[in-house]
Amino acid sequence: MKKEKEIFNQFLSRKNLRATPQRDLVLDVFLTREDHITAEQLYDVVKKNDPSIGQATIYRFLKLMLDAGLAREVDFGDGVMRYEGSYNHPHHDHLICRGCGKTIEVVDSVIEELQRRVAESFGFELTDHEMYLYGLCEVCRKK
Amino acid sequence: MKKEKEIFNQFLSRKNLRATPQRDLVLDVFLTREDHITAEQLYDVVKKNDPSIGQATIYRFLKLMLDAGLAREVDFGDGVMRYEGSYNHPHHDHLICRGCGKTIEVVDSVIEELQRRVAESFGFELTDHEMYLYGLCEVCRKK
DNA sequence: TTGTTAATGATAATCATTATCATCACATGA
DNA sequence: TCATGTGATGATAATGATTATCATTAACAA
Repeated sequence: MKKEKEIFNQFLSRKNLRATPQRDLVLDVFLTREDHITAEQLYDVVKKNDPSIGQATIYRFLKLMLDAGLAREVDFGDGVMRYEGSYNHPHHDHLICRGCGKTIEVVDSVIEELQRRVAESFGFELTDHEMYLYGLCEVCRKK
Repeated sequence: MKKEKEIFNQFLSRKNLRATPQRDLVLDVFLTREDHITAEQLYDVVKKNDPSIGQATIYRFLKLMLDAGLAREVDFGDGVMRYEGSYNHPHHDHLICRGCGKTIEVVDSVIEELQRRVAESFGFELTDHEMYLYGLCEVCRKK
């Protein structure tokens, strides 16, 4: 069994929540995805395996994943929240092409350190941050 | 007359749009604000001066301001868009307290340069970015 | 097996924002 | 001055993602 499933089940029992076939299925589908996914996209794929599932179950599942620390929200500012697995997938930021929407995960430890320092210089203790770099990828630039 | 009003009126005539008392009033109110403001907050203040104004006019006005380059959108991820004046108010990022919601404008030229480099290293030409630093301010940390 | 209570699916509600549309009022030309 | 074309307005409906509600179903511990 995948480690994430183990953690998720531990999380459920710790919170006195129940393991259900729906949660199992949605988690399976979620784990097949490499990158971020919207609730709707997840719903569409899950429906192929079980057309009787409701989308409320998807949204509830995603909340649980956040709570369990197994997923993160990604907000590209287009009005739809995306979710990405966070197990064995450390923090990173996103580089997004304004042309084709392609996204690349990036991380720069110097930037991270500077962010902490900037926060500290204002008396803040940094808890987290969001950084989205928008630009044009090589392909889109040539058009 | 404030420079922003001059620019806004030039923008209107260039686009064959009309100067109206409503736009005048909303712009006046908008310019009194130092920091960012939501459409609803702007609407509430404007209503005190002219209760007959509709909120659609507020939203339309904000779109025009973006178009004219006189305002920027700020998205703190709480489902409400905020707007800040951009005339004589260069780019900056935001440091937000998770405790009390206080925001501080920050800018770090080294981070900006590194962002450009990160993008370039993936073949991207950086057009813009969003960076939100979340933490706890000095006051909230003591609680 | 049963009883408790969480989970589900359908659907209504929410909330910010956008679209629609009838009416109004600028600005230009006669 | 007045007519006219068209942009602007305000009221309201629509949208779209997400959340709440609720009757019914199903885990799971005893």
